[in-house]
Amino acid sequence: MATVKDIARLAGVSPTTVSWALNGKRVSEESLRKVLEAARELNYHPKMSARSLRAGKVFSIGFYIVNPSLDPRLNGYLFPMLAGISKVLAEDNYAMQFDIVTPDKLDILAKKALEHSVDGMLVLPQFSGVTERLLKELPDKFPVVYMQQDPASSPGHCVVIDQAAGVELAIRHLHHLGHRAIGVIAGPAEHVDNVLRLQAAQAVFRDLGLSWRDEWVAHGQFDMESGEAGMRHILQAPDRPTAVFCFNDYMAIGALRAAASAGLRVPVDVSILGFDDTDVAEASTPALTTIQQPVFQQGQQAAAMLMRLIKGEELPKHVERIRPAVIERSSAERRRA
Amino acid sequence: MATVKDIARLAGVSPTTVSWALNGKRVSEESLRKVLEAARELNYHPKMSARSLRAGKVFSIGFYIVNPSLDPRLNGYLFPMLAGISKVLAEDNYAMQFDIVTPDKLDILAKKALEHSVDGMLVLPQFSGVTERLLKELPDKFPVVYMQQDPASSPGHCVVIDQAAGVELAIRHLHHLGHRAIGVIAGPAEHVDNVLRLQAAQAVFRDLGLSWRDEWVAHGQFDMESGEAGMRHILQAPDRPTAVFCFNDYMAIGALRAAASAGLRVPVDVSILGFDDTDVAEASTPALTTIQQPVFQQGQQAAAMLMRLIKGEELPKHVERIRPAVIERSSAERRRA
DNA sequence: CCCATAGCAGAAAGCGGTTTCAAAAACTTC
DNA sequence: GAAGTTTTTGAAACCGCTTTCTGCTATGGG
Repeated sequence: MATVKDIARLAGVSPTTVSWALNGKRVSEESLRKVLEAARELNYHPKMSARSLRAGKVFSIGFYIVNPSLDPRLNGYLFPMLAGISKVLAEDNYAMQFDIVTPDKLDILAKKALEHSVDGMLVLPQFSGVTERLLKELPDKFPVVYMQQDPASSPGHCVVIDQAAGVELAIRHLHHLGHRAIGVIAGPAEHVDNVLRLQAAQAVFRDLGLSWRDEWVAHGQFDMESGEAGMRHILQAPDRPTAVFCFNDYMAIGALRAAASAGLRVPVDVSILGFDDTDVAEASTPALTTIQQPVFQQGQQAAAMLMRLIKGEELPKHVERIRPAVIERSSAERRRA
Repeated sequence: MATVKDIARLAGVSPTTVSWALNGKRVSEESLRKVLEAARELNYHPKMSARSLRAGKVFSIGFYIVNPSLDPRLNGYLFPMLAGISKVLAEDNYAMQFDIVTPDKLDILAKKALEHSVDGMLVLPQFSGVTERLLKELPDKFPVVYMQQDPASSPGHCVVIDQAAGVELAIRHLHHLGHRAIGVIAGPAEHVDNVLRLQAAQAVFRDLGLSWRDEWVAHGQFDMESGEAGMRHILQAPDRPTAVFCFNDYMAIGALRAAASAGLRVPVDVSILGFDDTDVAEASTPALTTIQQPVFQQGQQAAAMLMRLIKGEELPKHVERIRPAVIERSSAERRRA
């Protein structure tokens, strides 16, 4: 494999000149030509690790998902998020290192920072407490952008989808359609997004003067089974709600099933709203009206913020929120008289 | 940030001894204790780029997807595949670099190999011709494992889901259920998996003595819309098939819709089979009977093979095939008399 | 008691680039 | 044509770690 010395020898100049030439610094026409020619002839590409050592940076960032297992909830939005990140990094010729770590192995992330494996990282913490523990373990001043906000922690730099706005959009959409008796199927208590959604839902109920009734509220695990169970629970109430807002699409599909089993037509007898706008939302029957999280854009903005931090900009720690949107399909409609 | 010299000074030994101690080579009890203590005190972690430069390897592999755009087809299996890869790499403390590149930018991958950004790579080529072009551009002997086989190219090292086996499983399943008039909705012609599936389907039809009738065959783009259009086309035939095999789940959902629009009940009037077993298969109504691709396992095996290549094993270039499985749900049943 | 052997430690040489520093060359200016 | 200025160049240092090589000390055997 060709080194800078080989190029120097072939071009009849010094390694210094080779480096100058290849990095666009001032060299004579003559030298430039000879160096470029020699480099092309030997198919030369500077070795990353050597360049990194000298530069003190590795030209790559980490994108890490904290997850205890093979969690299919991520299927829906991982790819566009990765694509958004990748797109922004390409502008600076940065690479992305990806990994999935369990919540008990956060020291892996700390190690990656300490040994300078990456110049900065994006983190999807998922669970309460993760952000806080990371802030403690990671070296001070190490560039990190969190892609979910943990209400139980001081935030650091964040680029998140505005969960509260999404919830407000959803509930106001149902309210606008005339629904006043609204049920809720929430997600797992330890999930940061779920915590935010739950808080927001209660606030919006209060604002709109809707009553938050425990028999209309169920707690699931973000999967179809628990969504179905949750809906069954809600339908047992003596007077049932005319609409149910599920905190993700999988549970909404489950709810759809439970409604069908109970002989209820969706959306005629009961409206159902999802959250996330994953693939399943479009695939179900009826197709789900749901809240779309612009994760491609989130990936872009988070990566952009991280790159600014890496370049040394002193950004104040703040939470950058991206507004979700309502995607109207067929699972919700105006309340029948 | 602490270096090996700092540790040496603090422990009162030479850098050599520090390195020996930290890497488990023979040093005296005394030295070992002092070095470890000093390292802990300074929270020392050896710098990756320095270690890489000396070692001549970077302890990370690349996983690259060739894709022209934001292709949602990947949603379904990207995450488990990443998880499988990640799990195997963790055993060797290797990291994964991830990227999505367009087919016209394959030189990005060549560059990553030439500049030693990664020690090897896994590639999901997706389109015909990509494998061949990569084999030409990548340095000879550079460890690469392809995760899809391109019938138009000599394969290199491959770990793939056996597409032909999946197709055979699907069609024989329908045949076993009594179906003799079977339609097919194939995918885009330039997609390598689709090519293999199409060849296999024709072969199985021949073996089983089924007739391959053009009016029962449609070609879609792996998305719902084209699946729906394909099914409409097939239903126009004077005598319609009793079952339709779609080359992926999204198109199968589309087919479900077209059948419903035409007043046909699935699976009573017509059986529909998907391929991939993505999330949507379980979410649709009726839930799709489909072919499951064990992508988690594929990720593991591909990563394992790549690690063996990186460690210098001389593996013969061959195609390692993983058998898919039929997942029976509700969209296919025994043909009514 | 001396020599061979083994065990451990340190100096120094890389790995392959970039950057500093100083010298040489080219070019102005008077 | 000499002095001063700007370009261009090359030698050498450096990034931080590993590894070779050499030397020293302790141990055992003849």
